[in-house]
Amino acid sequence: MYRTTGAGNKTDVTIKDIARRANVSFATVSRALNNKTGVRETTRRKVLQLAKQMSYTPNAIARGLVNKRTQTLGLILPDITNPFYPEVARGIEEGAAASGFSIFLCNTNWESNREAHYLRLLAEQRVDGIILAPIDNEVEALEHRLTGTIPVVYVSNAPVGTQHGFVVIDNILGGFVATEHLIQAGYGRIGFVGSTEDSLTIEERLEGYRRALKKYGLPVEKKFIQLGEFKEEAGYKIIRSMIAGGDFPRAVFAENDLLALGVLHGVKASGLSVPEDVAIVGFDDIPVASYPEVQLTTMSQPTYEMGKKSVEILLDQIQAFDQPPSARIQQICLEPRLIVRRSSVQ
Amino acid sequence: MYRTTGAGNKTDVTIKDIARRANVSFATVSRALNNKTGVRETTRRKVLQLAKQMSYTPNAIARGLVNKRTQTLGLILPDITNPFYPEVARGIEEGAAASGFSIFLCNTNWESNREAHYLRLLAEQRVDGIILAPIDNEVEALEHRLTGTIPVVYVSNAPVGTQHGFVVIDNILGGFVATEHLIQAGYGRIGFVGSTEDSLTIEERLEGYRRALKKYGLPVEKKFIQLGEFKEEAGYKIIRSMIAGGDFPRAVFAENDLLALGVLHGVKASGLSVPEDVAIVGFDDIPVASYPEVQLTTMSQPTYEMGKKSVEILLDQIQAFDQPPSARIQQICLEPRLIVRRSSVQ
DNA sequence: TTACTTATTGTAAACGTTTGCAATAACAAC
DNA sequence: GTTGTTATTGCAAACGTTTACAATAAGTAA
Repeated sequence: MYRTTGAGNKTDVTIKDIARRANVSFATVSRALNNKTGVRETTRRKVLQLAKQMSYTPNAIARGLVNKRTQTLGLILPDITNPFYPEVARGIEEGAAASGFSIFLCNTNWESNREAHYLRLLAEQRVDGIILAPIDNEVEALEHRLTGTIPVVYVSNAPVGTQHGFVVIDNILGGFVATEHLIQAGYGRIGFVGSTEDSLTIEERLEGYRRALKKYGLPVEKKFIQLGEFKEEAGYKIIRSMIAGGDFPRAVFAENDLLALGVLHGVKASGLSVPEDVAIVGFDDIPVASYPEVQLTTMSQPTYEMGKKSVEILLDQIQAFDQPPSARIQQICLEPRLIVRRSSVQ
Repeated sequence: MYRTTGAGNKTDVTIKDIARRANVSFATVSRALNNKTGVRETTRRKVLQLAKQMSYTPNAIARGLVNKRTQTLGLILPDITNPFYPEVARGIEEGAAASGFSIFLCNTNWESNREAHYLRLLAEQRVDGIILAPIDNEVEALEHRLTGTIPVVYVSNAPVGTQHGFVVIDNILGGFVATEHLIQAGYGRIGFVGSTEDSLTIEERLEGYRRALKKYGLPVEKKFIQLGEFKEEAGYKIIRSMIAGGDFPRAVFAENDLLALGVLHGVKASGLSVPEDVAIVGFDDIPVASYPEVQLTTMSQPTYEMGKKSVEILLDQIQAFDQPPSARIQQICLEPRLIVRRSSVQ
């Protein structure tokens, strides 16, 4: 209706075009459009109407250049197809939208160089802040890539010793609780299955696992700690080969639900059953975990809230960026919650 | 390491700062950094080194202002927590990244006004193109929101009669094939379960369903066509209430896998079994569908490829935008593929 | 040398905004 | 009719780039 038919080289309406039509300077137009004071009411109305009529669309680029604020945030995630992350992303997106920020979503696919690439890209785009679910755990390697000019908040997990804000899960506790649950349910030989991709998280959950075993005087058997490469696939392969080998754990704590599902499938494919032969506990509580057919015991994370909280923290920092020298930076560690389902109770 | 410790007001290094240090004009610096011809090799090297030393980060905002190209694309999705979309998003993201474009991800949450909001926002951000998985099916209502200056490509589904490019699935065919499969498997009374949120898609899949019934001389029973509000929940409630009512279909074609899963759970929760009492076919082939515990028959869509193809088309259009008056606009319709699993075979 | 060509550099305008400051207009008080 | 005050408005610089054009430097051939 307001579109000119036929494509091509239409040039955008600018503030100056409006000024010309309204017989005022473009400074006045700017003020009128931004509800600044010092514009006569009749003028403002004229400008506003004209703007609508000419279907004016403010140019955020130009605006960003002078304001040095783009009202955009960057979000870097390792794997958008892992159901855990979209949930976090949604929290972030909604939190951001509520404050008038939009999100650049970047998917690293668990590749460090892509993470580095996106970090650079976001810096070039001059986003006002970055939310990062990092792949690596070395503060040094990770943070020398940061510009220092852009506030950063980690979500889901953070490199130890970082000075930046974060919202993470207590993975050690999670690993501990999950393992303890299996122990208390009567399982003796408990294995751990993890993914090397997720090196950061894995260390901590594994640590929790070790502590639980230690506390209950159980041995930490190296052969039962297995790391694979790809999510479900890995869990599947690992458990199958252990079962095939004859020497397999009677319970498995998997580093995440996707892996746990792989293990679950592997157990069944081997002709055994869950939890009778092998009990399983996962981590994340992704939607599938609660399906009647699946019923996976798992450590639940408040994903959506994590996302929301992380924007909150980030926006705080952005606010504070031009005022006090070094503002208070929030670092939040949430506790995961054990959700017992059929995969771990006889 | 290269970071100054302690936060605050660090101002970005610009091309002019480099020029000053290199004792050249900033035009020369610009040329050097962009590998333009007409810069002495020694000068270029000096500039490049200085840029690195001073950790210069090009300002994409400023660049975008003069180039009138931002190297960014907008992606509008209805529901990022539905596993179908992240897969599409990944295809898009990777396709875009390969050509040096980054993505603004927007999640509408099935709300039309959010869709409108994001359309405006992306226009303001001056993205070079938009990929849209629309909620509504009315071309008019939808397209008068478009600026006409920004190329748009629909993905997943498109309003009928649009002039824009698209990559969609033949939903009518899909609905037909799914239903026909149930008929040929011997099921007589076949129901349809859909979500009102997804009004665009639903019409078409329902139409395919109707055509299949008609072709085989089966009656279209209104009471067996049920639409609900929320994904899994809806499927669950609908089937349960039908079963409770005593009069229920012996097979169900659900508009998408999430709904199908709801139906599946509902059937089981009612004490019946799948497929013995009620057979089920879904749509999308989301990862869960193939889980051993689930084994849902469904219509598979080449999600990742759809995403990839849609960027391709979009980039084509962007290329063509400043050349011929109205470039060839590609409209692609892919065929879904039936994947038979346990939920529909005795 | 000198003039001519070419490679390298600098100047300045432009992109579309925001905003401090100066200029004007409007109005009230005297 | 002056003057003072205040509400509107315009001017111009700035944000950090790119790029056409002009200017200079460096070679080359005579």
